Amino acid sequence: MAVNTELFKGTLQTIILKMLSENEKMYGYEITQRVKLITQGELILKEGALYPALHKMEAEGLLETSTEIVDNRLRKYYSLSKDGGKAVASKLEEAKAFISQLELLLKLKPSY
Amino acid sequence: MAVNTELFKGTLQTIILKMLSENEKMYGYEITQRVKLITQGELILKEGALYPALHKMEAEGLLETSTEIVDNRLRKYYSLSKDGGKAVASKLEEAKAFISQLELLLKLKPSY
DNA sequence: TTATATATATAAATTTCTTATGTATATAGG
DNA sequence: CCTATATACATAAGAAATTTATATATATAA
Repeated sequence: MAVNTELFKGTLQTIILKMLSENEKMYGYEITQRVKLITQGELILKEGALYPALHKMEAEGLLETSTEIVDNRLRKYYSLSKDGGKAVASKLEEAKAFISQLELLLKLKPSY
Repeated sequence: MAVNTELFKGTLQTIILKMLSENEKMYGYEITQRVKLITQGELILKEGALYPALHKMEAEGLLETSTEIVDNRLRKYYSLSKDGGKAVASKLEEAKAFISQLELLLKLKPSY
């Protein structure tokens, strides 16, 4: 993941969980396109990063899958499992705390 | 680095550069203590992460070193090289962009 | 027919970090 | 005196996440 930065390491699971909390189900390619769209092309989520992450999260019980054939091509849809749904909030809290601490360390926020 | 998160991967170099841009020179142990202080103990910068990072940055020409003996113990001070000084601003811009994009993806900021 | 988009997958290599260990001095407390 | 903790640096082994490269296959636009 990333164009020009190595900063996004560790954030991928959280991004996937958040997206799936807002969408009933999504397939891998769709997620890559959504990331591209939202970040206006700044961030390219590579397949080599995404698919192993999805597989791992499924193995961990955070995601569930269902396959469909659309236009004669396979689509593997992912959705949140019960555990995955429970994990969303805490992962987002962690991300918020992470951003706050990073802003503190880099003094990106004015401290009045 | 980190208590409870793997999120800080990739941010260490930027944190070091920023700290050294605000301090003429710092030594490794001092940096770990500063991080602990600023984040109120939330973040523990491990020696196993810090020292290799410092060595790498020195090898890359971003940092320069000088050693002193204080209280009969060795201190290896690091300071920004010319290249290191030039890298600070761009690394901070990258970090800002990273935070913005992450906030967009996780919808952490309200979008009016 | 050729390039691009759609769609998934995995192996090899790289990077970064954690965990563990090693060395050595100083100091506070019992 | 002895022991734990703090100060101070360093590195090796292993784990985890990502990049790069490759593979397969269909659809579509030029």
